[in-house]
Amino acid sequence: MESVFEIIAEPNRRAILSLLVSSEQSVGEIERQLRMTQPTVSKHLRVLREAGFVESTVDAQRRLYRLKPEPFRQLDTWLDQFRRFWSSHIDALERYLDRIDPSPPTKTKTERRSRGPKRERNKGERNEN
Amino acid sequence: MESVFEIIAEPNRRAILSLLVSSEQSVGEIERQLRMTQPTVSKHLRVLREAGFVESTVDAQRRLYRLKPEPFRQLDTWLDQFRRFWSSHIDALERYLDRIDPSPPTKTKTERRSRGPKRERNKGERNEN
DNA sequence: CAGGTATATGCTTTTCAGAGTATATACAAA
DNA sequence: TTTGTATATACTCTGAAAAGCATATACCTG
Repeated sequence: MESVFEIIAEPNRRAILSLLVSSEQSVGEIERQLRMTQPTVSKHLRVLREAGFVESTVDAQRRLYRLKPEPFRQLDTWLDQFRRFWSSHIDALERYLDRIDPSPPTKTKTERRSRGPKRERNKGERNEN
Repeated sequence: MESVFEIIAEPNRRAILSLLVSSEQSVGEIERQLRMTQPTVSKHLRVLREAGFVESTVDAQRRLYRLKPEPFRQLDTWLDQFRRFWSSHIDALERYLDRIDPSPPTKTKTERRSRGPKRERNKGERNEN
């Protein structure tokens, strides 16, 4: 297990990451909020740390864990190649702008469609399983 | 295995997805390009199809597979909560613009920052069939 | 029809990640 | 020191996923 993808495949690890978005947390705090056993938390934190998702500092007996950015960038970079499939570039730009400044949408609502790959009219068209 | 995260945790599946970015492909074409055995390809395609990453149409004896956008959107949405950790929003916008049109950077350098994810706008969306 | 091609699926084996339990280590407080 | 707290780690067990191999299914061509 080494790829960032495998790291975030585990639900508990994703929960931990989401929890750390708000602020750094100790193992015990994570343990209580997510209701996992202490060894389980520590193990997942180890995996996350070795993968570069988190780092920790010592505070007496506790360890405070916080997020690190690199792996998230990697994920985003991987996603780049697919972006044109879930919305046109313009759409993505709009979504992006909404994210940074949610103001009344510009009426750039021009019907946009069939932007994807133009495959030839399917013949059998049976999707089936 | 049901979450989109588990689906893309498998390297061969990611390879298939990347391959389908260029255009739809038949099982045999994927098999040859990625040098995997045919059953392996079919099995991974099944997983990808059931998870909504791809869809297929019939062309005589072959099946043509192509990407579907939804799961990628989900991944992107999940990443949203972490975006503020790997770059400022402005940086992200610049990177985005470079991606769609790598021309001399506009000096849109207005400082904008710490403006948490808002989003959750496009719901009906649904471009592409 | 027979034979060839393309793909899906069933079965088996192997590997490995995750959880549980117990224990080790480190620090703190009395 | 002794005791309590916080965290890490070792060991074992279990389940599930991936691959290989064989085979079934579907369609095409002669």
